[in-house]
Amino acid sequence: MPLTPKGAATRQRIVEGAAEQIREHGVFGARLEDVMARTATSKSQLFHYFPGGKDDLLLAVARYEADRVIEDQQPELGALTSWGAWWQWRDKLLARYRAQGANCPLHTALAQLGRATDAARTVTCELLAQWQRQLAAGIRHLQADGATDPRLDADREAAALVAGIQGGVLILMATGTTTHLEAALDSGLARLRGPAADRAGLAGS
Amino acid sequence: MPLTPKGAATRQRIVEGAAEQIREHGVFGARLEDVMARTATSKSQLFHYFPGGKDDLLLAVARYEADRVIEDQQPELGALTSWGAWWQWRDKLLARYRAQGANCPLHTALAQLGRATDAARTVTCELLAQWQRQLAAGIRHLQADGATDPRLDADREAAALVAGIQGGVLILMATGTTTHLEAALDSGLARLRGPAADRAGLAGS
DNA sequence: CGTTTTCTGGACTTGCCGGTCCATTTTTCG
DNA sequence: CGAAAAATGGACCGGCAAGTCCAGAAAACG
Repeated sequence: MPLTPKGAATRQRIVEGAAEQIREHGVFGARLEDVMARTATSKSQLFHYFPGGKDDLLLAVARYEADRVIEDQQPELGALTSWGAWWQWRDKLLARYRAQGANCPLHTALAQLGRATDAARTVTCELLAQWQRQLAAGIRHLQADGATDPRLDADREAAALVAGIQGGVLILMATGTTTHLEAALDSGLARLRGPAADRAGLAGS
Repeated sequence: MPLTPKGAATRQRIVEGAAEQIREHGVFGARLEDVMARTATSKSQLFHYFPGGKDDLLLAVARYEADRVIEDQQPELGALTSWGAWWQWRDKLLARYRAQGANCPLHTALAQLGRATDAARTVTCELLAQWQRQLAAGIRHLQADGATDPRLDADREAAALVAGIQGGVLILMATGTTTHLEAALDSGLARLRGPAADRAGLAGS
């Protein structure tokens, strides 16, 4: 199915509109009608671009959001080559979630498990894996520089970090406070940094 | 509204049945009909015991599950007075989630945000707070025994632990593997334990 | 033992929302 | 310019599941 520029634009508009809708009202409160209204499209367009119906659209949104999560952390996440970079990444991540508040794209995908199951699950896993991979790379970099304990299992520590972040965001969604996310990040980084000294306040961004 | 023993039993049966249904099929895949079939009750009974309808029932389930989450970690969680107790708690928690796999009662509540919003949010927050409180108490105990760095902020570390656990469970739900949950727990405990030595394999339960 | 309250059964209503269909307009391209 | 393909509009259908209602069975209670 060839897509004319116009078509591609519409499709994109739909995905973005749906993403917004979901961010604001959750996956459950995302009726096709709302998306239609928000994006000024008709039902036939939705089904034209997403023949698989709602699941299809949701999957596209999941992919879209998954990409954004990673992108929003760049370039820091991709170049965790010094402690400075790590702090900057930490601050950026925190700022991002603090700003957006009650939403986690991961949940967009996650909440779908059981519908577009396999596909959504794949997207989620891929996102997590990519995230973890980049963190692990950063840890290895620190190790190579002798900036952290070389005996640490980089992958495992990265996994722990990712878990902490996810949990922090989850709790942010539930409670509206970023304390847990902060705690998870700071505690995780402190562990990497070693027993030396914890980072008391939050230094320069 | 006084409840006869029979009535109370029925009500309880409904809550438990609904909880099961949700565990197996998610909050979305939990139709009242399913609950009725599973608990051998009729629709009028549902609305008799939960006048507020589905939201009301869901809230009751959230409360029920929240209690279980804490209870299932006892007595260890309530008496984290030694490293041994901490490891046992770790193993118990891991076993619990490994067994139940694709479910997190917290999500039961969480997914409702936007429906029975305030009430569900309260339940969730209370659960988190309680969890964190008990962990913090355990950390303070370690500090009192000189078993861990007294400079650590117990509340903050407890918050980080809770976040790691939540994220680990979340990822368990998405991927089916417990690696992240394990990593979060082990990394968190290792941090408490100090730079001394990480716990390589998983020692005695 | 009879009345009152609680409990139970299940038919019925209602509204929502995903999905289908076809007619119409707009774009592409030889 | 004209046919084919793509894009759009919106009426319509159908089913599902929440919620309502009333009638009848079973307890409670004096």
